[in-house]
Amino acid sequence: MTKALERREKLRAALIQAAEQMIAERGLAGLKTRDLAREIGCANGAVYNLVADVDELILRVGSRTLLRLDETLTLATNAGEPSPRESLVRIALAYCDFAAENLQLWRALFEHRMETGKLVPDWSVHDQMQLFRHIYQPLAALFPGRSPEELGITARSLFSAVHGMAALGLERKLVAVPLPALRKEITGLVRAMIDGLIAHDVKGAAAAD
Amino acid sequence: MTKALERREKLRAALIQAAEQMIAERGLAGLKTRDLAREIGCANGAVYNLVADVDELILRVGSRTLLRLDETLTLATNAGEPSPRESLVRIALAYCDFAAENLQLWRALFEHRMETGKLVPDWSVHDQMQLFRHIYQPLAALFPGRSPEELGITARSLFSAVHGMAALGLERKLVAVPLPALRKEITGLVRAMIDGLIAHDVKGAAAAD
DNA sequence: TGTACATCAGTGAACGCGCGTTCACTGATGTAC
DNA sequence: TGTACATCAGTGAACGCGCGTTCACTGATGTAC
Repeated sequence: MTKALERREKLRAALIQAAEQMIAERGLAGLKTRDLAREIGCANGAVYNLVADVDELILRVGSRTLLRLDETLTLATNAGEPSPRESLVRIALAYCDFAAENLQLWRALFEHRMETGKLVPDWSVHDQMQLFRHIYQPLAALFPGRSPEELGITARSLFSAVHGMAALGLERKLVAVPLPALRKEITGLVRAMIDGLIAHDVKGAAAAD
Repeated sequence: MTKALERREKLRAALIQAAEQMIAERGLAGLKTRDLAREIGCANGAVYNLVADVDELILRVGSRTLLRLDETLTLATNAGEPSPRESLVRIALAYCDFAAENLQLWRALFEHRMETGKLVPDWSVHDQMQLFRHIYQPLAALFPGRSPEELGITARSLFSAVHGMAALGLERKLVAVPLPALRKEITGLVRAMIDGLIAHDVKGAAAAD
């Protein structure tokens, strides 16, 4: 039985990997069970022995994408002991670069919506939360006076703002920007945002005295 | 023949309005030609006398949404002669409010992607460009030293950042925020961004001396 | 080791549904004389 | 005003395609004795 289970796990891994590649090449809408089955060399119906349904498959691929993104962000801040301010800039740029290099997989993270009533499993939510860690740490160093809740909110805002720039910048719609220009804009805006936030903190502290 | 044309135009208007309502209620994916036909009281096939295909219908609805958004933003800056800085805050908040109140229609603007090869018609692109006008004007007042191109880029970045905050904030995913909290975050971040940008300009000018 | 039996991964045809678009046809409206 | 004809909006059944999921069946693998 062990051998059978092993085989099953291998096939399962192959399925998820094939799904990842398919989304990367053709986008979320290009993912088809029949193509996946052909790709991993099994029948159409066998897919449902490996995975409950397509939703689960998409979440598994999403989880892998988030994991790789996490690694990328970790690498970005580890090189050369940057200041917290520069850390945040690097994280933003690393995020932008990751999005550009994994465009379809990255889009899939946000495009996919569960059918109403079915909710996202815990392990998927957990993966998502991990990402904010990267932003939280430098922010905490920059704003020692802020509470964890405040820092969480700021982290979320910063993330959303950078995400928006990357999302619209990499789209071929409304605005389309060459990557180097986009990186420059993000750098400038992140610095401006941080400096602006620091200035407000100082002013707030002075007013409180 | 005039009477027939009139009737046709009325039906056409009804079709577009029905499509708008349907997207608002059920989202872009909930738009079906059969339901639309029933709604406006004609046969399924008649829809194609009024409109080339569903893509055109979606773009027409999008155009109306952009128009209403444009009006909202105009109203936001006209009340009470705000400073350029506060104008930008008001625009950002008005954008956020509009998105919250027209969630599905607003989403449809960004979700819809033309099938490859078919390109967005001019009138649609034009509608999109008009929006940047609102951001451009206050920015030009704040940064008199910048060229139109630079201002355009800054406008685009500001827009993208605020859009990102609204998009992720109004999503039920990754981050979900009550509207008042979202408005507060946007206000704070827009002010910080602007102040940061001004500070950089001053520093840049000083360095250039 | 050998035999009978149980389990369950794997099969692929078929189900079921949805939906944009087309098309041969109709009938009302308008025109020409 | 009346008649024959043309036009074209409107009809709704049918086409064509796509695709997730199910299910009765098979055959290989493993277990019990």
